[in-house]
Amino acid sequence: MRIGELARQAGTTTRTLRYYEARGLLPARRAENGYRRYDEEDLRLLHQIRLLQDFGFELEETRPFVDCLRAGHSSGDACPASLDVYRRKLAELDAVIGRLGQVREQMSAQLARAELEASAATPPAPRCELTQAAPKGHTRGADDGADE
Amino acid sequence: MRIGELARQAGTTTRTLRYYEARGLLPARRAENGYRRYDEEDLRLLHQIRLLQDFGFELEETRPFVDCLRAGHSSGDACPASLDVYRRKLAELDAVIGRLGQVREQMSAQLARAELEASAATPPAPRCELTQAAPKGHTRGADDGADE
DNA sequence: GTAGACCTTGACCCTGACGTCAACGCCAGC
DNA sequence: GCTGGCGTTGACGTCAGGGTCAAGGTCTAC
Repeated sequence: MRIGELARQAGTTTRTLRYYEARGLLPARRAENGYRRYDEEDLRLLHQIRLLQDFGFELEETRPFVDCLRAGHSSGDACPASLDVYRRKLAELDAVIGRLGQVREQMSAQLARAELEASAATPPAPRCELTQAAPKGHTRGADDGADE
Repeated sequence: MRIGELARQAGTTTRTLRYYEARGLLPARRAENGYRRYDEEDLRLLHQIRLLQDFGFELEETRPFVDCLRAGHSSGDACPASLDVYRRKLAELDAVIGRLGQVREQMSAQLARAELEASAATPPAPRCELTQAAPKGHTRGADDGADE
């Protein structure tokens, strides 16, 4: 099949496939007219890549899995190199989750404290527009209509 | 104080301060010779920015806090806009942590399955080099040597 | 009066994973 | 024989948060 077809089947874009080829991750055979040609095997490799990408793998980190599949294994994680990547990513993941959990706790504490202070203290500087929604003042510099 | 001094006191770089100024986040007064001039207040604003950055805030998301401090409040989260950002980030954080937790579970299950298969099945294609990354048995995980 | 530290602006470079254009080749259908 | 849809390569843009020059102005100390 050609590049557009593969992209559709894998739910990605031709640009992405060319990018993968440029990275050497998913090289393509060429037809006589220069068009890239792919087969079902490439679709499998591509599925593997996308799956790992969804897991948050960088492109380079999917390479051992792709190589493993290409070497004839039925699954991309049948090779030691892939397992190493799994273990490393797992450790990274734990570190990130731990860090985010800490941040979450700190932020939530900050929020609780700030909400408490906001409800307890009637604003000591009641003429400051920033503490109120937007009754009349226009002290916020240039126009700032951008609300998300 | 001048830009170099502020950078030193805040543990950042002059490039970063100019970047913040270009973003309109931390504008500087100018001396007659054109040099940027900062005071203790700017140092406080900068501390606020760096703290939130450490929490994983994008630069733009620190703006309400900075504006709040600049409006005279003793803490950057004393204004409703800041609280909104807190709440939004907290929700984002929960979503990300949840997602990462799922990914962690899936990956760990994949790893367990793959390890099991690797140990159970003596490689059906023993002449494939990809299944033998290291010269001697290296099938045991928990390698701690190769860190960046 | 000059070295050297500090400041200025401007411009280009980096990462990751692509998006978007431009300009052109190939091919099928009418 | 022309239109339209595919394909090709190449180059540049994006986003964040800066890093790293380069060329030159300013200030302070000796």
